Amino acid sequence: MKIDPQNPADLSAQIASAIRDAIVEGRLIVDQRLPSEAELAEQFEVSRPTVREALKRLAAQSLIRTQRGATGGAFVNRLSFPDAYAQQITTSTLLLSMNAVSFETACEARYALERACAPLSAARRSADHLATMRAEIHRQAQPGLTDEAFCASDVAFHRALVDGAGNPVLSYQLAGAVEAMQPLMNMITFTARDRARMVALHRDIADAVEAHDAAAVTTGLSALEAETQALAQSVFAARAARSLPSVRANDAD
Amino acid sequence: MKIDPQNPADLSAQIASAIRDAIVEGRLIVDQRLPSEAELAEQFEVSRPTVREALKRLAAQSLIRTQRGATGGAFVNRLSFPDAYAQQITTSTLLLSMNAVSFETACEARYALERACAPLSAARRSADHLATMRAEIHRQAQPGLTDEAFCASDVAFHRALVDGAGNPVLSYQLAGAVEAMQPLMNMITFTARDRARMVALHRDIADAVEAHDAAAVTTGLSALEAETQALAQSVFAARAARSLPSVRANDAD
DNA sequence: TGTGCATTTAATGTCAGACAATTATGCTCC
DNA sequence: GGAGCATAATTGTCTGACATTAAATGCACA
Repeated sequence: MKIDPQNPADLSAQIASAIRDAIVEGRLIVDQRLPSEAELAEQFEVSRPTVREALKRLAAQSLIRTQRGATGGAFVNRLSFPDAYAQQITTSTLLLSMNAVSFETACEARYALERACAPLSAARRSADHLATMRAEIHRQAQPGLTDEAFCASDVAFHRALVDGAGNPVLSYQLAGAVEAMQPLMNMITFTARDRARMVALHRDIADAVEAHDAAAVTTGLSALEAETQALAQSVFAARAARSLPSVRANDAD
Repeated sequence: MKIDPQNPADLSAQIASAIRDAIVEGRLIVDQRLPSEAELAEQFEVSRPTVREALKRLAAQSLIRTQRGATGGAFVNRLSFPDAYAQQITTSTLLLSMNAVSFETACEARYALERACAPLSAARRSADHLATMRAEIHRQAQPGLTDEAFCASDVAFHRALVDGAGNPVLSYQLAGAVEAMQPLMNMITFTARDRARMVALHRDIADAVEAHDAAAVTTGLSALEAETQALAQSVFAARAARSLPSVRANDAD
């Protein structure tokens, strides 16, 4: 069924790869039980700890789940949308934070993708999605909100917009783009006036979605992107100005 | 630095989670060396195999890499774009194949996302991207091409279009959407006439990209989506018609 | 003094065997 | 017939050991 070359490098990785291939190619189907760890160890001619390491690799990708007890074992897992969301978000977030992706690039990608949802969302949004968007707008207008909470609400607003398209695949893809931006957004401090402008733009977008006006949603998103980019640029410029003039100034704050 | 509650469930998962959090939150930075397995085992008060299982989980997500030898150990890995691509494609492919996502839904998501790249790609595409697109079109017009090769070339064409936007984040996000469609596309048999129509549409898109005409690229993508959806629908309808009329017909082919 | 090679050392990779924890099954007893 | 308990199968974890790898170290020799 699946074999293993004798090159003595990373046996557990090879075993994980073999099982993963079997799943991807459909030789192992959802909810099917894998052989027990002892049986796998015998098949691959390795020890049980090695098999276990391979299984943990697969578990980390949500490809299998394990269950203890008499009828337990490792089962091929149905990769659910929430699981996929979570992986997508983790990967996207790390990708952005570890590769010095500029705010500009990430923001551009995010809004480009979001505009892709606009026509669908304008056409199909349910009352529920609209209500969520309105509720988040209302929250964003509260005076005492922290920057983190404001950003979190912003994410919730945009996710409602995306989910309004009624296409789970689209929602899954966008989850990474929208959520991964949050750490970058959190680097910005929003003045009351900034927030007011963003809330107004959000309101425009919600109005357009309510009116099923795809073009207006697209326009609103572009305006929001421009606003966000300008805001970020001014914040970063101010920060650079504060630290550059006096070389190695005391940046004790 | 990182602790571990004593609830005796899945110690390796808890340890993996603790280390993952440390990486995501920036307490462990890229290329930093983790403590050795023996030291981690002591810190967390577990055995070395348990630590190893945790590390394998992280390795499966490309969060760490390990190195043998005297100065070896586990190091925080820079999540590269290619690594992220690969994970994205695997996750997306499995998500589609395991959740009975309709061709229609997946196709809609893919083309919606691709249209998001259209304006950027039209504005920024290099001569290189354009040449790749032309080359793939030429290949697709070859008569003896298998369906798999035709689909693979289709993917290459669309990836060139996406990469033309010059936004790596966008390319990363789209990789999943485009590549995950390939297994679904492979379920379709393309007649010579089908291929001719698709090649013509590809040529229209390439022309529009060459002319920096964003609107025409968008229109071309929409036309291609309509063509693909219609084609899939007719293929699936024909298949249903062949198997339905005589209940449990001999579908030996 | 400097270079090259063997040795040492520290780390991961793997193995074997054992015990603990958990859960379904079947059997016994009321 | 039903409730409770022993049993078995399986994963989760531990202990200790050895193999493998690759850098650092020290020593001999030029």
